[in-house]
Amino acid sequence: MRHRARGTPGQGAAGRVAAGEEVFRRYLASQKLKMTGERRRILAEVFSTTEHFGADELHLRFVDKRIPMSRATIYRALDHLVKSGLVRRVYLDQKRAFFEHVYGRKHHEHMICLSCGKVIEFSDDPLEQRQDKVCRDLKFRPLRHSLRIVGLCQKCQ
Amino acid sequence: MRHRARGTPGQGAAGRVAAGEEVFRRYLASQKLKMTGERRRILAEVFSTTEHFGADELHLRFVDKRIPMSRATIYRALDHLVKSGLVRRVYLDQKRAFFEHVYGRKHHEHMICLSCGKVIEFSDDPLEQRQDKVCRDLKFRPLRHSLRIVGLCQKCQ
DNA sequence: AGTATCTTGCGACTGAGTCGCAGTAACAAC
DNA sequence: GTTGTTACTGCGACTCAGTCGCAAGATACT
Repeated sequence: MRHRARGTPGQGAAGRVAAGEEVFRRYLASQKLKMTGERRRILAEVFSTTEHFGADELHLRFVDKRIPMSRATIYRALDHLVKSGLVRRVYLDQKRAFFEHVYGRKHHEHMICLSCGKVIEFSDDPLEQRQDKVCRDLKFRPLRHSLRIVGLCQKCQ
Repeated sequence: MRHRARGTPGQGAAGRVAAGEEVFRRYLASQKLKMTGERRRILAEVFSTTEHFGADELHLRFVDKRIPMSRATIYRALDHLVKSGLVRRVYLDQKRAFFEHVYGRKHHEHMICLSCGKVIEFSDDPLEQRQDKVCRDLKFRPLRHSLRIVGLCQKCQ
């Protein structure tokens, strides 16, 4: 069982952004879409943090920096980032979608503390393997999955 | 690995409703809430099917039967049913909440076919045990969890 | 029956996310 | 670099699930 804390990337933020931009550019080209200043700025902002964030939260970061950016553009760019595989949409609560960048990070699941809201990420190979077995048994071809465990973290128990 | 198809309850619908009503009544009393005609009718309707349903869908069933029932009442009753443990709120897609009654049924997870929308329920003890182990290792006390596997069912592959 | 308390229905509201449109920017071809 | 095509942005209006406040009505306790 492996548990990697947030904020320990294998490379610096600048490197991640540059590599991510290249991947994004390839995705855009493959879809006959264009790389624009807005998309570049959104990508950089998304890769500048390792925390989960909501769409409006991301929008606010631009507002705070006095960088003009409409909500619609944020939503549209996030859709593309998800489709490109750079970003994952996760449902931590039922109110709204959260996003996290995924590029160069191992797949992981989430534990969410009911009391303090803390989100713990974890990954576990035996768990994944067991899921695959269940899918094989039911002849289901899994494309993606998400496991959400809600409970109490060590501090809040 | 166990896979139980929908629609094979251990007892008839009438028995399930009666037993469920008793549980619900106890929950209501414990919360100083009242058993009303609306709540009884909603409970009966919820237990009349083993399929997943949305709140508005449930509301429509009453409208169709010319039984007066407001949307607000449906939402409020569903909240209570969930708190009483009789009903589970599940997030099959990201648009809205679905509900399924849980009383007398084994805990299960969902596979969702991207192509035809079919929902397959399954349960697997080794999977549950492995989740528990991961929680123990991280000192997290799990209260509930949900695993959603999205992919293609046998027919759609 | 009387009364305190909870419930209902209504309609207005919220908040995340979407959409159509008119003007603007990216990019490929010359 | 100019041009033409196509995609993009911002705006504001819209949608849709879900929530809320309130006045009138139902429940349950004594």
